[in-house]
Amino acid sequence: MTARTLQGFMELLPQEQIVFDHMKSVIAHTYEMFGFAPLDTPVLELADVLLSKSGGETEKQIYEFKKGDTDLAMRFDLTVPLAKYVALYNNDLTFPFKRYQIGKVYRGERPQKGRFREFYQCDIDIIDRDELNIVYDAEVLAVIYTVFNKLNLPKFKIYINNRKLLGGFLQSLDIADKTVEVLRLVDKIKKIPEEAFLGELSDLGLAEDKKQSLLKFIKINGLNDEIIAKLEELNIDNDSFVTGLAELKTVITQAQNLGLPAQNIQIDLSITRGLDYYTGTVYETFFDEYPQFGSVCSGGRYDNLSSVFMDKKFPGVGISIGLTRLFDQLRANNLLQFKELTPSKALIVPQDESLIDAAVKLAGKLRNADIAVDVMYRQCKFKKKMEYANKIGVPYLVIIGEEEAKSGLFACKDMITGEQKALNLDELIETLK
RNA sequence: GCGGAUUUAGCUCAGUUGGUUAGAGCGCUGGUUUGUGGUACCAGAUGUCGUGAGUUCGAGUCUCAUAAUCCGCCCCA
Repeated sequence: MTARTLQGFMELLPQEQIVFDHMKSVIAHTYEMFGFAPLDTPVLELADVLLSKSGGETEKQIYEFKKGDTDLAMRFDLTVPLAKYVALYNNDLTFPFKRYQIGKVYRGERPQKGRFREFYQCDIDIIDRDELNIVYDAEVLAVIYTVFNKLNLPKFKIYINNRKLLGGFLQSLDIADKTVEVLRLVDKIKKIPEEAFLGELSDLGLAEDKKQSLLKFIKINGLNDEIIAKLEELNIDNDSFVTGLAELKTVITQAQNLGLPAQNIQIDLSITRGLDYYTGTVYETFFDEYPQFGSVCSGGRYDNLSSVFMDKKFPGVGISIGLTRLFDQLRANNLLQFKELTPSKALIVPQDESLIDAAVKLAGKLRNADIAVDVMYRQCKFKKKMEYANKIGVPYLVIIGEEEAKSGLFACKDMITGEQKALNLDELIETLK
């Protein structure tokens, strides 16, 4: 039997896992800073529940199987489980309901660069009954900004748009019936040449003048305020457009009030998102110097979370960070530093068998003082012990030898500077704190 | 679902028009006098050359089949 891991499933070495987990905890902590409460739902659900909402693409990619007579499926994202959860517990939840969920999701698609069959999504959503204030859309922007800022990653930009704008614009052109197809095409504009884009619009049956006005519309650019001014100048008399513009304006204004730097937030009228359940604000996040990573955090506003499960209306806004992809791309581009192999602050090294007792006692005391320590019990040449300490990247070495046993002091060596001091217990705890 | 490529040591790869004991770097193990490392130097181990068949006196190298992996498209994080 040969040991191997399924394709599309990521496994990490300890020093990588430490960095991965660190990123995960920064994300979780940031989410909590904005008042989101944790939620965990099962990886497996009834197939009917998971497939209730979705179209053909999900059905093709979802892992589905039978156990006995029950049709089961593995969750494809965290949004459908959230919808189920809200439908199930809405009488016990307090709205606006803010939850975050960090968990693995499963998609049985062809693995490729940055595409996994099992990957972490880190979601936040704010759900309210009937109506959800638009300022939450700006808060979501602040969450995205704060997370990426704290993760200490390359320069990034959050691109924002409002689907009502393009929807209203298409209505004003009298081609609203083509909205879904046009949105999908607009979403691809950055990937395909302009002629191909126009060609595909022709295939949809759009007249020349309409194609040109659409192209002109999505190419409107400039600073956020300039774009808003240009949109206002268009003077389009359409309810959806007017609402969308007002919402976008509010989000931008509130983002400024929240203190988000202008250079990290950019209105882009060609951002539409492929998923058709978004109805208002949409977000995508890219690294300025690594556009090939794709969007590392996306989301948007939707009118109704749980329509398939219940009659009541629950509008919401949320985003998802694809942590597995993000980590994988950063690692592939050498943008992460892997140093420690251990969470320990110090490695205690008894010089020989007779000093193990002293080492065990010291380990106990240090751990009681809330200091993570490890002990090298394996007896070998001192040089080997040093090598081990080096490899696991532990910051301090505490040596227990005959001299130390006699004096009652501990030799504490800083592995980076090489500096070594004889310390008593209190001084040692102070140093390692 | 459609298309393209790759497969040689633990990892990354080299291997000339088929020719005898298949190589490098990194990593690994040991050593440079046995209480002081990360650098340097020395020595060493490791391969059914993805699998199966064929052509040939002879195949890592050519042909066919098959599998695995990777990369695009679609869709998405």
